[in-house]
Amino acid sequence: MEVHQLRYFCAVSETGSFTRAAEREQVAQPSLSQQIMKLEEELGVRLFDRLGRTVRLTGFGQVFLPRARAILGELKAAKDEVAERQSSVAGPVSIGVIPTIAPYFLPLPLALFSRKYPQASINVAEDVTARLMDRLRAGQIDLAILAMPLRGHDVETFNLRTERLYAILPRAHRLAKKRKIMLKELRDQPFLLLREDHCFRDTAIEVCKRARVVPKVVFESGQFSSILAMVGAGLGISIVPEMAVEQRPDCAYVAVSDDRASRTIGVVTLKGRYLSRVQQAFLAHLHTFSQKDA
Amino acid sequence: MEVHQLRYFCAVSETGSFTRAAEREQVAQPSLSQQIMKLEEELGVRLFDRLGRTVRLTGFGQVFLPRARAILGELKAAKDEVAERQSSVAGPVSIGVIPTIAPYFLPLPLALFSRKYPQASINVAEDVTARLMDRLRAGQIDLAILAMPLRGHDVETFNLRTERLYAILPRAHRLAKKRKIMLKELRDQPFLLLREDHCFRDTAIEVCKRARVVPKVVFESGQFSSILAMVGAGLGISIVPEMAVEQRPDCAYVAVSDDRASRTIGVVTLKGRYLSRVQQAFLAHLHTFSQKDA
DNA sequence: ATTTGCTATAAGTCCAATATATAATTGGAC
DNA sequence: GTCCAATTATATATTGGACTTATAGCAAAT
Repeated sequence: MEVHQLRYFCAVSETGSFTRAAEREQVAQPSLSQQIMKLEEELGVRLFDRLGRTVRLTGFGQVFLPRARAILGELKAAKDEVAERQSSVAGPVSIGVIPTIAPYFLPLPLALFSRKYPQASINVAEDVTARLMDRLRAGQIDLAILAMPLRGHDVETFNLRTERLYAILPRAHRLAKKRKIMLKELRDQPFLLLREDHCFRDTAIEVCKRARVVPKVVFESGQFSSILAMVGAGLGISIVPEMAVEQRPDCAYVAVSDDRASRTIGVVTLKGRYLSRVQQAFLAHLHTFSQKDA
Repeated sequence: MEVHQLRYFCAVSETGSFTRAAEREQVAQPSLSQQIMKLEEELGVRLFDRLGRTVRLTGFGQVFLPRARAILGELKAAKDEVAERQSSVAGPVSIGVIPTIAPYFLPLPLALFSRKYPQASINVAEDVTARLMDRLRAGQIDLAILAMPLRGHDVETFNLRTERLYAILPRAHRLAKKRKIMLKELRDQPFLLLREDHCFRDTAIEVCKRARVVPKVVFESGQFSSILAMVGAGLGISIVPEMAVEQRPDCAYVAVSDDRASRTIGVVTLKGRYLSRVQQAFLAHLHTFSQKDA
């Protein structure tokens, strides 16, 4: 049973004539006759009574007609729904962001995008890099905003920006008044760092290592705000990226002046993954937030 | 958009692989790939993400899949419904019968048929010949039981039976005691006949004409029972077919012995009209009620 | 690096839908 | 009844599209 056979069948039913149906369907009349006969053969019944001048539906034809119409209608509806989703920037976008970026970077882009495309609905999953990558590969999220660089050949990335790092010290710390600081100056300080699965912990340890510093970790947490509070309480010091800097009465921030003491964040998508128009639009939107030095 | 493309699409969705889908659909894998691509081209979106080893539905694919499944299901349902109607002797049969046959002939065949095929539903339209023929040609009824012969090249007929005619006389009539009667003996009697659109009126007048009798009509009605009552009341005489003979205290029936003084009834169908299995079964059932002399 | 498993591409085959021409049938006009 | 116009069916040829086989390309596994 073929789609054009259903079309022809409906056309004959509606015009009451093979000839007129053929005209309407832009096909030669014999071809249409044959297709109808083929359909009748497959169904095993006659669909029309050929009564000389006029053609009329048989009982089977009457039963079959509404179903044929419904099927053609649903074919069109299926096509239309896809076209609708394609043409309008609407529908869901699922993104993943690591906790050390989410609260600092995301609010503005998210608000602007929602204002620009009210039909779009953005879903944010905050999690650590490893799990976000799993979800990306599983198709649960469409893109992720992570710290660069990223290993993996099955993904495509672009950078958003590179930030300086800042040392956080208790306001009363002897180094708290400096405008710049070298990591080696922090060699013997007690460190407060993020937990192991947070990639910024790795970043921090990496830059320390380059400065020949092995941090002595006295506290671990899943979020910067806890660490800041502890630093403020004098428990030790820490390192944060620029976007996490927030003025607190009990903490002082000093820019780390080591070469390459920075964090780069970027956007990851799965290579070969098809993105809908909203998803593409959101990706393009993120592009506008990338800075030259990134 | 073609049916096999939908089948292939569903197969890939369900197997998660072009290769396995091709095996399931009994087709070479490149062919299946091409058909999917063609479908994607027509829809203007990608339906699958080809991620090396695995294939996964895109958002559009997820939207399209249930619709594709529904369409395939409805195709099958449409086909099944027709097959169901074809294989079972069930469904509607519309027949037409003239009033001078309906109450006498029809009850038995109808009852037997309904007992044999409980699924069948028979609809009877009682009307005069001309209007029944219109309805037959309009496809509103499937067959008609009428008086033969019938002019018309667009119909097919077969005879059911031929009946003798009977004269009805008031019980007190001077001819009421005879066992046979010739029409010419009724020459001067007042006649009660059916109304003009009833074909048995024509039959009665025709046989009278052959006997050189021109009936003097004093009463006309649409049904025999009225005529019988009037005859019983002594208003005049009439002629009825054998099947309309019913014993009444006030009437006498005398067989008309003229040659060719008879009525033949038969079944009419529209030439070229397709009959469903029930309709054919009812036609065959009527055949079993035809008598040799018909 | 090599192999394995999968999809895409290329080239050629074959069937089925189509077109043209014509026959057969019917309905209406004369 | 015969002829003409209208309509569907049949015959034959053409063509387009789905199919096959073979192979390339590519990612993942070993």
